[in-house]
Amino acid sequence: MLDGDPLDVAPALLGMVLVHGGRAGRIVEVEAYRGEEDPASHAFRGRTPRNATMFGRAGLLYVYFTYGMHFCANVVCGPEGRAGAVLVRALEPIAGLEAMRAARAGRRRDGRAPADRDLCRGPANLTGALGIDRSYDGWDLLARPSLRTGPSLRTGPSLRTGPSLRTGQPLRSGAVARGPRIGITKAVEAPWRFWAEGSPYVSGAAGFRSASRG
DNA sequence: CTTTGGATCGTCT
DNA sequence: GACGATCCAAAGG
Repeated sequence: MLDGDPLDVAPALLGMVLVHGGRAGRIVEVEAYRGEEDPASHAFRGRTPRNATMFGRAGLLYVYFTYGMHFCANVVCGPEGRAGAVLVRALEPIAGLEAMRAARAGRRRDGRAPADRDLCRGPANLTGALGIDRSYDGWDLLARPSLRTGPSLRTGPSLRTGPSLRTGQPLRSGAVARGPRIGITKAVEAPWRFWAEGSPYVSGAAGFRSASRG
């Protein structure tokens, strides 16, 4: 399932559910990063301490820190030894909304939570809402039970709960939209971003931010 | 509504 | 020493 080309895995992740800390969201927007073949990928120049998780087995969580203050979460794709990952860019919140609001509110100047539609809209916003940070880099999203050892690569084993991925209602292929990735400066033309057509929880121009409907 | 600039620091050159 | 797989708020139309 996840053990394939990120370009194939990305649309298949739409509709799956990311769970952590009593909070959960349905994946509605993703981007594929194809490792050493992809100039926009962290792994384009080969393995480094930061991107080591991208070379791990399919189903691991790759979390990186950026812009001095944000974390972004990726699902690693197989095969092991080959870098590849799918960046999760937006979720439709489905559980633990109150905890999400509190987490998001704490990081804003006015201390107020954003609208529910914006809770998990954007790659750094969704990690903030769910409470996912770099201490979960290398975590196994598929292992059961939810209590397990990890993360393995950076901080050493510890016993605690962590993020997991659950199957959800898959999207009809006709309901999947596709276009260029966001926020990159290399390979800007590759249409490797996928999202749930019409979803108000999607970031970027395809979202309904401007067309603000109730 | 759109545009612009500041925040803030790990990572790689 | 430069630059992000970003977000937010203030300023401008």
